Amino acid sequence: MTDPALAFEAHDHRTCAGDVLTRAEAISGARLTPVRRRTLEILLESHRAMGAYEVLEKLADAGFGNQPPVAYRALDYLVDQGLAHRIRRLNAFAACMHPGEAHSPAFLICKSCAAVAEAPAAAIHAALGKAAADIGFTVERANVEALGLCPTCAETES
Amino acid sequence: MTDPALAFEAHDHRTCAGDVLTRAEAISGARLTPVRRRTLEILLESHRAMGAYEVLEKLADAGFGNQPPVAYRALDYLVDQGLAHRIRRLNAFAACMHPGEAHSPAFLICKSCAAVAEAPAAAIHAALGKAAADIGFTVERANVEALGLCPTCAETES
DNA sequence: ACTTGACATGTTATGCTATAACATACGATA
DNA sequence: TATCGTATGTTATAGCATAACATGTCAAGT
Ligand SMILES: [Zn+2]
Ligand SMILES: [Zn+2]
Ligand SMILES: [Zn+2]
Ligand SMILES: [Zn+2]
Repeated sequence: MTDPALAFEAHDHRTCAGDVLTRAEAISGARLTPVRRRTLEILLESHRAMGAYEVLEKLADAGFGNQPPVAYRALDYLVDQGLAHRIRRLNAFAACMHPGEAHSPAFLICKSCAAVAEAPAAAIHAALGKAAADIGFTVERANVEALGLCPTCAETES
Repeated sequence: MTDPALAFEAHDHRTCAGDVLTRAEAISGARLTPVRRRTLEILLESHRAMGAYEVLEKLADAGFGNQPPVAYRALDYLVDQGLAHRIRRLNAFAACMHPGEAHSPAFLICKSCAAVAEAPAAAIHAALGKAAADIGFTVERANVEALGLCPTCAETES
């Protein structure tokens, strides 16, 4: 399990990204085709979330199609497989930093440096499930996205 | 305080909506201008969330401008004042059902009837704040949106 | 070998969501 | 009455997402 805080710290991102990619290959196998793999690599270039059109541009640079469906299909696939997450607040996508582990994380988005981390959300989902159950509502999927300041930027800004 | 579950039940919605509108007027005072007031009324017509363009259409019907900024400005104002909420998952807006009370609710969205309820989220935010603090992250604003089945629809579907 | 069907990719075209920038009006204040 | 802040209207454009159709590939079934 990768340390969630890593997203906000200086670290050996080559290893970090390579590691995730290796796990992704193990999960998705042959169906991680060239476009999809490249898309994941693009997301893995940083700990930021990236818009579909930004991804598309980089895909085109790599010789793939340059029409929106190319990017959206690859991104949708990655999201379906749990290899990427969609950040609705940003209309953007981020690579999942611990694929394979069942999780529906809470996203922590730094408003200053735009980095996105996945915080463990078991307790949050428990609280949400309980609040919903009190009303008779059954939760199927939930997204939790928080905007704020990461530790690194909090130091800098003070 | 209005019962959150009301959104999913048959109820006297005229009273329900009128009540909210009265409270909204008390909060916003003179600045709740005709367009803004009408916008809130439109949102209050149901417990669903409504897209900006759907609102715009109804505003135009009521004799207001029919260009997007008219709707977006009114909606943004209502959101700023805590009289409406933005549901990012739906790219839509819903009237706040208990304005004035400080809250950042969790939204429960029924995937069957599209009704939206605001569940009390104090415990959820506490859990989120704690998960974030563990990483050194300071939460400023958060949105929690759950998709699932409301009690009424759960009965029907079974 | 031939056919079929599932899947992946590419392309065209369009629809939906949101905002920038400029123009006009009006009441409050000095 | 000059000025400022606020509200509304309008034009134009930017940004996000998908429908629908065409093509290519591979593996299963005959
Ligand atoms: Zn993840
Ligand atoms: Zn930061
Ligand atoms: Zn009601
Ligand atoms: Zn329902």
